[in-house]
Amino acid sequence: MARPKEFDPDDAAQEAMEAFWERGYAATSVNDLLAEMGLNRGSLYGTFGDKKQLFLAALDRYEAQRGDELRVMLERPGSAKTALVDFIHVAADCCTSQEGRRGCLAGKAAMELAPHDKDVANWLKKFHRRNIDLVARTIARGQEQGEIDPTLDARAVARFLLNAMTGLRLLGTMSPSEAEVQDVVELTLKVLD
Amino acid sequence: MARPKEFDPDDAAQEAMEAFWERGYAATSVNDLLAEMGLNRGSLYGTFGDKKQLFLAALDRYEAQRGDELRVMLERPGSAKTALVDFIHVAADCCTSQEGRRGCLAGKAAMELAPHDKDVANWLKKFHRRNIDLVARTIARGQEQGEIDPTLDARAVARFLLNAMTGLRLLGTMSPSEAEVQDVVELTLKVLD
DNA sequence: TCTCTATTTGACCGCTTGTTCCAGAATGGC
DNA sequence: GCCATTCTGGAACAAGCGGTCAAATAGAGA
Repeated sequence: MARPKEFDPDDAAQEAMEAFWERGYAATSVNDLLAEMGLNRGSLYGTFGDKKQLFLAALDRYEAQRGDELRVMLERPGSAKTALVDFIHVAADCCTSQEGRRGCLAGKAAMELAPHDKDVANWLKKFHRRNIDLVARTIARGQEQGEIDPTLDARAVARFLLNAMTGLRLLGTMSPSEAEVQDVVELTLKVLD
Repeated sequence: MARPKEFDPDDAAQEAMEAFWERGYAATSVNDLLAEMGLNRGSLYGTFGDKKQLFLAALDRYEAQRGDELRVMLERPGSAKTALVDFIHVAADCCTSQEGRRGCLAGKAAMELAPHDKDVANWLKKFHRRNIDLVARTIARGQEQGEIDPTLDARAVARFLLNAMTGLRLLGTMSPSEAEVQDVVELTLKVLD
């Protein structure tokens, strides 16, 4: 061993994630990142490689946090259907909040980078698949519990719900009225009846 | 009058739109634009002002074209419901095509710029509202024709459908399977039954 | 044909970009 | 206490950025 780092790489990645989330990839300069992460060039490049790798690290952190939130919400004991309904409502609430205006980091990455960056595209596919799996599992649980129509294809419903949620996240960047969001939510949740 | 322009500003704006659509705002440099528009700096700045104004001009062109497509599709004589179904299917087909991978210019603008740029945010609100109006009118027509449940709120359904379409456009950037897209489409269209 | 005016052309500006590099500082193992 | 190793802080880099400007150019109206 030699001299230890003076900063926590996880905290630094967290700050990087916030910065990218706020402004997107291209519009966030390395100088911006240095300022918000509170470290200097040598440390950043020594720890994370370059801007692109740092972005991928930020995406991983995003997935970890979103994944935790989702799992806590969807895999809690009790009614699976209620969990799903709450899940959509949380997304909707976020949508009308000030915080929701920055949208979804993964969605931003999809729009900005996926068409031209294989690494980001692959990351997104994994991210998307995991989310679908998690929601589909919850739907299947709801079907076993007899709360959700058992003739539905759980995976298809998961795709449908997450698609609507993606739309909501984008809608959020346009500071929509609560009424508008509620319209979308109500019709979306009809699929579970 | 004096010396006339050697290029067609509409054509130039069209090329700018394609360039921004392909790569986004920040990642498209003025040099890129000059190359694809086939003109030199003086002409660009003299005609469009600066990069931001050119982007807004590109957005206007996008709206004009999308709007025309939508109107042709939705306001054609005959079944309004069929028109809506076709409308969603066209979006879905685009989603799995090579072209669909670049997503939606308005969606990209929303993710990349809306949270920090009032001009873009305002433009998006108008764009969104016009689309909602158009789809809602078509739904109302379907209700008059007795094809769509008249107890539904036409505006709410329009919001729901466009939300799903937004999601599809983003899904398209992840080169999804046709099966996945079809799952989403089928469940989305259930609302019209 | 001459003049007037807008367009074209490309050099040029200061600034920012992402990245590299290195001297000096700090640490843990011996 | 020394050495090997790592981290720190900042200078330096070439390339690219968005934007300006003045001279050359060419068409329309007289």
